[in-house]
Amino acid sequence: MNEIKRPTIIDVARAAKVGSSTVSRHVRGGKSVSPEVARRIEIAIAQLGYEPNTLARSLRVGRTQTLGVLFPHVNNVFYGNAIRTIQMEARRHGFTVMLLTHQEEPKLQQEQLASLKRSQVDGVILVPAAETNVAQVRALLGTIPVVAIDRSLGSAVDSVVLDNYKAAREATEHLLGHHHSHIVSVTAHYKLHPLQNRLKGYKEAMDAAGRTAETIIWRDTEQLRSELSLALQRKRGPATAILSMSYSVSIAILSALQDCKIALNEIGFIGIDDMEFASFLNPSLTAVAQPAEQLARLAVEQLLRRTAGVNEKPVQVVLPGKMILRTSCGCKPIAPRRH
Amino acid sequence: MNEIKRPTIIDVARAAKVGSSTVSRHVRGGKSVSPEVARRIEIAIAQLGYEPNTLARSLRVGRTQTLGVLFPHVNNVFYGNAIRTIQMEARRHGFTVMLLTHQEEPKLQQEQLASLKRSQVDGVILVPAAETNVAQVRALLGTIPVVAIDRSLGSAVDSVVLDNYKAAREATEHLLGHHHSHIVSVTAHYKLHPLQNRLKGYKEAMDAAGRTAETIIWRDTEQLRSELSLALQRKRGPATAILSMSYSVSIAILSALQDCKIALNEIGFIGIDDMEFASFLNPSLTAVAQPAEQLARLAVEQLLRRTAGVNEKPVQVVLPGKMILRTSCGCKPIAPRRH
DNA sequence: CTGTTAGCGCGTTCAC
DNA sequence: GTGAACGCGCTAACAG
Repeated sequence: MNEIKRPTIIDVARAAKVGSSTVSRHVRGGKSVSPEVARRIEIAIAQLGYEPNTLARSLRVGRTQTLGVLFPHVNNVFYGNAIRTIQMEARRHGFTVMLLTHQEEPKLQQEQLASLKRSQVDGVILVPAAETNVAQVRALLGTIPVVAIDRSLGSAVDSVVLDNYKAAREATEHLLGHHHSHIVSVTAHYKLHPLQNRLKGYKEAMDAAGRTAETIIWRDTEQLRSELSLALQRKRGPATAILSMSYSVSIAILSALQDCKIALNEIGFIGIDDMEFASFLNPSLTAVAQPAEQLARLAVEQLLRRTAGVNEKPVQVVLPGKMILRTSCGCKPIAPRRH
Repeated sequence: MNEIKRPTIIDVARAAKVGSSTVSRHVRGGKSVSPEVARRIEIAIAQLGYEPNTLARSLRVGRTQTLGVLFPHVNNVFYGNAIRTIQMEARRHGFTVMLLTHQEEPKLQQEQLASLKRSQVDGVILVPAAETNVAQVRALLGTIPVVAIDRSLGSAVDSVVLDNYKAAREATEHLLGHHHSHIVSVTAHYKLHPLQNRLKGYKEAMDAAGRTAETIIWRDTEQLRSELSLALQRKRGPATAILSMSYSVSIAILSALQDCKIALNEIGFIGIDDMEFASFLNPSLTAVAQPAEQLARLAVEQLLRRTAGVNEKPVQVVLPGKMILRTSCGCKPIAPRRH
């Protein structure tokens, strides 16, 4: 019950009959301390159950050993995996992580960035919301280093992202290879760099194949449903396949298809971003998966480099996705139900 | 470019020609400061771009205004929503959140709890891993208040959980009501309180209906698949419906069913925990959803009460789930494919 | 109502 | 190799 007050470095010093600075030196690294003294300190620490006070240390040295992570939300596999990896990597390097979400709302994003600044995190890993102003981020964060993940923030900020163009281009070409000539792409209305690059990849693949590109921009449930059903069911040249540009778009599409009672097995489908349930649908959904762990690891590494004071010019890392072939693209026959 | 050093409260005091404690008083709440002085302080703050140093404040007052949140992971709707709500509620009360995950590993859980202790969070919201030792948690956390969410930690710790017994009982009864007499329940091997209570609800519902309960414990992919296919396909009294005891179990079941090519439309199914894609399957999956937001809100409230020093005896909050009727339970005809 | 002062616990010169 | 003393930025007593 002697927990009224946690022991300080001074208590340890007294117990070990040394000066507090000697304890300090010993605690934080095998600095030059005589073996005999080191032993006494260890004993004192164990007896008192001493633990250094992070707050005091941070205040003193001006660093918190904390990384801020600001994501839109945590509800998809990609983000979930990325977050897990970031935490593990950070831990490995002696950093803890402060995770926040901005729900795709610029206003909330601002507040959360301000909050990270107040918490004096040593660096920030950010998935910027749509229409994010780089200058504003910089202003909100002061001198705290940032690296963008998943969505680039322009050439002035380090970023680690998927090769969006290629992902979409390859997915499109794959669909074309399965004799889908009318492929409609569906994207979100957010002005997000990844989406734009994906769209470009899609369009250029269609162009190269001499097909006309067609894009539906998802604004709301109703509108998506009507445009989608029109595209798929019109008499003249109906689309036979869909390329979904992101996780949330895929969810919206599935929902819309369901509403208008269009079964998945009637059309081709590839989504960018894999989904945990992709294999449970019938047909199972082919998708381009993002290398979440790798992206996360590189982001942390780059951030720690900045944190350590490295001052190279902004780095733009671009990683290839991985197409996971299932049945919705036409690769394998759709699994028959049990007869 | 004058960002060499951020201004301190003393800089503000000087600029406003007042004492630093006056600035302090003003900054942190409409305490008694004369209007004239208040104005001068405001101006100084604006000019210098002063922001209080959280670290120094925390060191001084002994509180960090931070809540620790330790979840198994973030990859399911329930946890995702709970996390979002916790963050919002915490923010509303002026707290920030430090979110960590333990991946269901007791060892990692220990480390993360220790990490939260080191960070001196003012309180912890915990979804304990299986086999968690309450005494150990207490030891690791010292005097920091904890509230368990989703999974109870016994009567000595505040907790906010689903009415697991009732959820399972009602789901079972619902299935029975649709003339499923052979219902097999599937659960995980973890010794988790919620699972045990759910199992109890299931068993008692079966008993009451004069049916024999049958439970498959998921240990690994292979074993689940074989036991499940046996239960569903045996000649004598095959099971006609499945009650899944949790999100992760449902995922495993879906995967197993797929492997042995048993279509969902041949059996009845209800899962505890809703899944974001439940409505996309055919048949769509009936589920008992947890009131994530409500649970989260109550957890935060209770924790803040503890943080504020309230010393009532441990509270056990139990909230009812909500059954979301779709088609897999037999409620509505299974949507036909487009003809 | 306001200013002065003394720590919160630690890391860091700088003498010894 | 070691310890004394100072200060990181802030708040809480206390005196005015």
